[in-house]
Amino acid sequence: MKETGKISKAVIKRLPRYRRYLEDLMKKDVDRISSNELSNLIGYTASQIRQDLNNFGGFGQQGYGYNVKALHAEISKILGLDRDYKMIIVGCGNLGQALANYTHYYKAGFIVCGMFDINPRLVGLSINDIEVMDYSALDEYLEQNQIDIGIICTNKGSAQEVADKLVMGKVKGIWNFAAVDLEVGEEVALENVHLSDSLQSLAYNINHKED
Amino acid sequence: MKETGKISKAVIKRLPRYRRYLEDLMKKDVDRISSNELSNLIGYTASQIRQDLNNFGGFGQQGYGYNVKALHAEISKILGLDRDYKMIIVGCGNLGQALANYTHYYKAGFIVCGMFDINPRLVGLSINDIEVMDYSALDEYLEQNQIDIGIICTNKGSAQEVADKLVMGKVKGIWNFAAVDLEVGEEVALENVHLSDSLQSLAYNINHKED
DNA sequence: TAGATTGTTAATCGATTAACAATC
DNA sequence: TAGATTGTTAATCGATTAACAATC
Repeated sequence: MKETGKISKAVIKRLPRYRRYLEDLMKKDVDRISSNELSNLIGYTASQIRQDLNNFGGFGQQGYGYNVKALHAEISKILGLDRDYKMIIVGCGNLGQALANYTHYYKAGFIVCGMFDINPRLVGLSINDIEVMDYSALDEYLEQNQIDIGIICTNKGSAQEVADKLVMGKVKGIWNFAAVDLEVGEEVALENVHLSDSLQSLAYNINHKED
Repeated sequence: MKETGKISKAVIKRLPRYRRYLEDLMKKDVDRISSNELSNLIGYTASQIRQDLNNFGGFGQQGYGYNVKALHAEISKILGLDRDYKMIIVGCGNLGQALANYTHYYKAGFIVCGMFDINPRLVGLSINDIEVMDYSALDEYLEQNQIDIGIICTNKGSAQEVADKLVMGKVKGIWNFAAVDLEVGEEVALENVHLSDSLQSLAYNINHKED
């Protein structure tokens, strides 16, 4: 793999999509694909595909194209999908529980190790064999377990406090579903899923389709 | 409001965020704010804020800044939040149910009118007083009810078929949570929430923090 | 009026696309 | 070898930032 300079955020955001299409191709037993063919499938220009991939090294071969399996493996590795991630979920309402189930069934490599909530009616419950613990136990849990990713599914009022605890507890990344922009240290990766923002931009696009 | 030419996607994606910060300011009884002060809060440059807002018209006043309440109202209107949206959810697993609850409690204006699933164990269930209907009843339901937004929470294998039915049933927008890129006609707005892609780009960022 | 801050034009920056030489 | 297709450089396009005249 080429020495990675600074790869732009836009490129990174496209990698999972490349990987999905390569996975489909693998399932269809397609061995090789050219940037042009991939362009037709995925909707990016062939030029962009080649540019994107060459950020990480020359995975193709002139006159041949790309080996589907090899490229899939390379992208997986670039994304860091060749290792496991220990995760905890803070906030075990419907969304927290949905994510626990989702990752449990569909996301090998992303392992929910613990769940936390402040609501006594949820504490003690078991979701996919993970017991929901009391929120007050979070600090100690993080001290005793090396967690990679903290998932925040609380309301917006509590989210920053939770983020602070997670950062203190040395998580490497935060997956935030609360409708606030969190402050976290430079050393922690932050990925936001602002469902509300997403729905609002859909509303905009519904009302401006004829433009 | 100025005649809107073609507003870039990036601008639209920032509008909900502006709105959130303005809402916070309203709660704090702040009447006015300059692009510079807003820049400090929200993290966009003052220049970008002024450019963004001027896509839609001159909401500010020289020497004064922007009226918080008025700007909030304007952005709400631009996004189309001054009207209601009738929604249905297809796929009532954990995520579908979570979204039903989420929109029910937090998203006035986005009203879940119906829910559909293929699983007999879910059909008949009631979620926030919405009965889960059998998937086979979807076509007829769409014929008899004018639905604005279809939310797809099925597995990826079924998503395109559901999308086709929704488009046939004349929805205006689709909020897609399945891990596929859907084909929908030009006339239908499509907003994807690819949770899996999001998690993968978080993984990348975790592994490349020191770059 | 003087000061502040917008609206808007111009400059810069970065990302996408086009082109083509290198090479399998 | 001839044909195909990459890797990579150059050109274009679009988005962000800077600057400042207009004006409240």
